[in-house]
Amino acid sequence: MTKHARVSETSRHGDAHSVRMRNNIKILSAAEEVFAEKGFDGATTQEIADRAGLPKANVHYYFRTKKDIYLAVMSSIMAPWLEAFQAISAEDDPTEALGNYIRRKVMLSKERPLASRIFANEMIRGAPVLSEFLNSDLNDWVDEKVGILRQWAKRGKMDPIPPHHLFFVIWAATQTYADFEVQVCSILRRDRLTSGDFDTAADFITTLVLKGCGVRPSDQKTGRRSAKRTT
Amino acid sequence: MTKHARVSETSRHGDAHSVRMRNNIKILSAAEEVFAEKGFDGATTQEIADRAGLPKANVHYYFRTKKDIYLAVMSSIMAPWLEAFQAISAEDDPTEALGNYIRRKVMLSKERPLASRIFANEMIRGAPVLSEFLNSDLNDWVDEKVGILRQWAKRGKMDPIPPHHLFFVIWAATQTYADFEVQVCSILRRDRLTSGDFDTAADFITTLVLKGCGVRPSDQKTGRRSAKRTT
DNA sequence: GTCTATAGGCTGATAGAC
DNA sequence: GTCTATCAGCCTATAGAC
Repeated sequence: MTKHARVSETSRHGDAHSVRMRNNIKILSAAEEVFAEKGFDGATTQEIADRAGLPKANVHYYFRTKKDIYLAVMSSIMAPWLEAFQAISAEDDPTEALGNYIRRKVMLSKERPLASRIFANEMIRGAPVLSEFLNSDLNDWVDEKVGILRQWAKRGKMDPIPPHHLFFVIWAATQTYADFEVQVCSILRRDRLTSGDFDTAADFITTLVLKGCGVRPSDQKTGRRSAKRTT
Repeated sequence: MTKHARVSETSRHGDAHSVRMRNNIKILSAAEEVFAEKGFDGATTQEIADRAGLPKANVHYYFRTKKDIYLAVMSSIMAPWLEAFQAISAEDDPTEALGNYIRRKVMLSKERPLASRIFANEMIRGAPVLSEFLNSDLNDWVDEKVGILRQWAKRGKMDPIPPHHLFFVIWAATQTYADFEVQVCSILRRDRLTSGDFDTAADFITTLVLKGCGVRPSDQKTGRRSAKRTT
């Protein structure tokens, strides 16, 4: 009884070192790879199990269905994007706020390309699992940021552009370096993209957006090194 | 004998009205839908056959394997994009050439969104069938257009931006209206995108690129109506 | 919690009558 | 050219021994 009590104490599900937690992580990161490479239908629980180093039945012990795995992966994906997006504030200088946002989005394409591809796949397929999220939370958050762009325009800090479309373009331009990496690599003659490539991308997209939207350059120090043109 | 000769005359494979030709078209346009919605792995020959109004075995009579159907669909997809891309000429005024290219790309997202989604899926999966094309023909064609951008910059017609990346951004920004249509519709509160939405997109992306790259406005008549701001 | 064995269903593709 | 019937294989998911 004493022993049983101790064991159940140190292996509770929330424990960061429980077997359950470790296997959960193994399965989810294997699943992220497979879903990114093959899409939902192309992915098999067998391959997820193999990459996680577990028997298939064990995977189904932790996640009853393939869709459950997919849902868990999906919810882990959005957080960093939303965080970067939420950081845009009305009090910010537009140059800083947009520049930082674009740079952060490009770096997420560098650091978590699989996440970007899974999301892209989900959108292309018509958002079968994310449509509710799109129509509720995301809409509200975008509305708020659209309001900020309109304020900036009204105060003469930038041109009165169509604000939703600015986000569409920023999202597309930054995520293309993850989603279409093969194409980008092929055209730049790279085996894989370098840090310099991502810097060039971030600097160029920032220039395009700031100049293109007529954003007044701020006086304050930026702390941002200038572009190292790499092509 | 006479009859047989006549029949074989009017039903040759190249004949635009032969049964073979009609069924080929039925299968390929059904396949375009299914591949766009489900991806290569998610698509089934059964569903392609159903939407084409043919028994599955009949589909396999025209195309031996699913991959054969996919290849046929894929090759029909790229032509309009490449045509628009090839139209960019060194003699053109950059304002005209880039503006026309962007507008054409946006209109292709409107008119052939399925094609865009199939291509996006192919890229996300690492271009299993298109990688050879990417590394040969496309690379050469892009190189040529990159040269044109460099010439324009050297002649002071635009800023010296990283030319490859300008194409990456234009491709991403224009294609997002097809690939991520669900997201765009959700945020714009539309059931489907209107002609006005596509006009706004084309005008905005054009402004962003032309202003952002410091393209000198041309003096010549443009024949292009100005943006009807819709959002 | 782990894992072998297997159920039950769907898939791509073909055989062969018409 | 058309289409029914069918095969071999793989898939998700579970049963049940350990």
